[in-house]
Amino acid sequence: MAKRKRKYWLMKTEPSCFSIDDLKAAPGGVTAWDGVRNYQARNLLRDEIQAGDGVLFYHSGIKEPAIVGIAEVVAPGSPDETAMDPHAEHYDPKAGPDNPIWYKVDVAFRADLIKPLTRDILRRHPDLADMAVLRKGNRLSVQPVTKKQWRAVIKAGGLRDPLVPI
DNA sequence: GCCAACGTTGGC
DNA sequence: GCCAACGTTGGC
Repeated sequence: MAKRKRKYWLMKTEPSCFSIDDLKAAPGGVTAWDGVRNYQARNLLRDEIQAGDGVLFYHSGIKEPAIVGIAEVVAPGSPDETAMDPHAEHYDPKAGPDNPIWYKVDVAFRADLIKPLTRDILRRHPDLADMAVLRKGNRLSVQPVTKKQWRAVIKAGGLRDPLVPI
């Protein structure tokens, strides 16, 4: 079987809900990226995202939204059981063991950016100005990123003490 | 299957 | 706090 090429993603989160510091503080620096309730993002989580893929960690819904760090996918898509829990915030009564509907992946903290990349910085960077996250009205919480964009983010932001080679 | 109404996201 | 953009819902 041919080896799959590593892919790259940007994942959005409101830091008041789950921040990169929360990820860092999680056991092993790993968390389940669950609670996503959008079909387009679900399809990526279920079908496209694989262990080893790179993740740009983006803080939204704050005064200065920015890419703040790097994570790595460590487990591919699996059913998001929070959808089946009536007490969970994103409970979906239509989801069940035979029909999970929603999926999650596991991501692990890798590094903070030395310099968070704000939208202003991204817009002014020749390789980053066309990122999906900058497009008006884009609400997709998981979105693809090109290898060129991935490298440009790391170069422009700089990694603080990466735990493993990126 | 259409489409208006509604709720949510998220930058500004 | 405002509002544009988008996805979902539900009446018809």
